[in-house]
Amino acid sequence: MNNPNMPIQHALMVEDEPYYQDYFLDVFSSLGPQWRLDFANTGAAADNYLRHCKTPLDLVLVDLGLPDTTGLEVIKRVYQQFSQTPIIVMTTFSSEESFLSAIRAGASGYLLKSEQAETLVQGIQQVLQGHYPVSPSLARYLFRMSGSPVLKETNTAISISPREADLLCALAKGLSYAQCAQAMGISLNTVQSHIRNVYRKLNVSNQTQAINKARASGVIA
Amino acid sequence: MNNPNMPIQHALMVEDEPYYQDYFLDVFSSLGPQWRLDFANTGAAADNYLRHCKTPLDLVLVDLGLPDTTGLEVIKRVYQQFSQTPIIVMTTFSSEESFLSAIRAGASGYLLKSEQAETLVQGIQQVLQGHYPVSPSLARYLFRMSGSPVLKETNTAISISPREADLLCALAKGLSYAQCAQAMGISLNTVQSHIRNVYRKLNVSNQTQAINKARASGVIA
DNA sequence: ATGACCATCACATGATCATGTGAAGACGCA
DNA sequence: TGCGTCTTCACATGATCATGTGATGGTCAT
Repeated sequence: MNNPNMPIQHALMVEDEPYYQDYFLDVFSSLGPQWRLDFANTGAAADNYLRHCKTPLDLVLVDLGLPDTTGLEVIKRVYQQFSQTPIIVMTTFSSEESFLSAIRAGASGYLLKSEQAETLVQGIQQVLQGHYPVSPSLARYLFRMSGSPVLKETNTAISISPREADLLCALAKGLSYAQCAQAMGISLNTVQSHIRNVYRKLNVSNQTQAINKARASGVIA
Repeated sequence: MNNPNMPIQHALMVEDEPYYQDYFLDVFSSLGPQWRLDFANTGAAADNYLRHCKTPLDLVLVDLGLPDTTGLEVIKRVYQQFSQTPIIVMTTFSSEESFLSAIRAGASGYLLKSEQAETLVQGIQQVLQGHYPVSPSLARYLFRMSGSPVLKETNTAISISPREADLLCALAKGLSYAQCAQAMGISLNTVQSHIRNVYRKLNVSNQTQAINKARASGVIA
C-alpha cells in the first residue's frame, strides 16, 4: 500500500478535541510525508487500537488533559506493549504531579500544547532521536526533584533557614512532628517552634499549605 | 569602560586546561561581541574572583572534570551569591553521580565538552532563556531517576472512589477538613468518614502521606 | 555591643485531625 | 434476593497540630 523505498512512520495520537486533531495533523505535515497519524478519541478507543495493532508504533502522543487518569492508562498500556515506542505527553496544563505520573508510566517527553508549533516539531524530532524533550516550565521541576535532599542554603526569595528547610523536608515525606523531632535530634517543642516560624514566613496556616508553598518556592524538592 | 548601548554580558568559566579556555573563547564569540568571558584556573581562584565581584554574573561555566569536589564548591558558592545566575557544568565524563551533585548544588545545565561547538552554543543560549539543557546521555538518566522507583506497581489496583479522590484533591490544595466539607457540599462527619476509608485503602496514617501516595499512584493530579 | 536573625527549649490551650462504632439509602452485581 | 461498595451522616475520644508567650545562648554584621 506504500512505497517500499519510503518506509511509513506510524504515529497514534490520543486526543478528543477535533481542533487539536487538525492542529497536529498540520504539525505532522512538517515532519515529512512518510508520517501517518491516526487518532483515538478516548482512552478506550486507544486501547482498542492497540489491541489490533500488530507492528510497533513509531510514536505515540497522549493528551493528558481532561479525563480522569485514562491518559495515564494509555501510556502504561503502550509502554507495556511497545516498550521501545517513544511516548510524548501533550497537555494543556503544566501540572507537576501529572508530569511525574506520566514519566512513571513510561512517557519520554512532556510538552505543552501552548508551545509554538515549531517547538512541538522539534520536540517530536528530539524524542525520535532518543532525547527527552520537556517544556521549560516542567524542566525546572525535573531539576528540582532530582536534587532533593540537600540544597540547604537555597533560600532565595523566602528566607527559610536550613533547619526549617530540614523540617519541611521531613514533613513532606509524611513524618509526624514526633518523628521529625527524632529524625532531627531535637525536641518536639523545637519542632513546633520551627513550624511556627515557617508558617509565619510563608504566611500559611497548615502543613499541606506550607509544603505546597515550600515546593513552589524551591525550598524543598 | 563600555558602550552603554550594548550592555556587557559577563561570564565566568572555571577551567584549568588552556586548550578549553581557548576553545570556549571561540564558542563565546558565537554568542556575540557583548560577551566578556573571564577564566578562573582553580576553585580557589574562582572563589577569589567571586569575592571581588560586585555586579551579578550573567553566566557561569564550571568544569567538573578532575578536581575533587572543588567544582561543586564553586557551584554552591555562585548559587549562594547570585542565585539568579545560571550555572552550566561543562565536563568531560558523563558521570551520573557528579551530575546529580551538580544539580543539587545549584547547576541549571550539564553539558559534555565533547558536544559539537554548535550544541554548546545552543545549550548556553537555552540556559540564558531559562531552560535546562542537558546532554542527551544524561537526560536519559534524569528521566530514569525521576520515574524508575515505581513503574512496576503503578497502582491501578488502588480503588479510590471519585468522592474520595475529590477530597484528596481538596486536601492537596491545602484546605482544612471544614473547608473541604464546604467545598464539596458535605458535612464534616462525612469528610472524616472518607478520610478514614482513604487511609485504610492507602495504608497511611496522616494527610501528607495520603497525598504523597495518591500522587504517586496518579490518583490525584 | 546592640540589634537581628538563628536554634533550641518549656509550658499552655484551643483547634484540627485521626480513629472507632454504628447506620442509613443508593447502586450494581451475582 | 442478598452481598459488596459508595456516599452520606452522627457521636465520641484521644492524638496531633496550630498558636501564644517567653527564655536561653549562638552567630553575624553594623
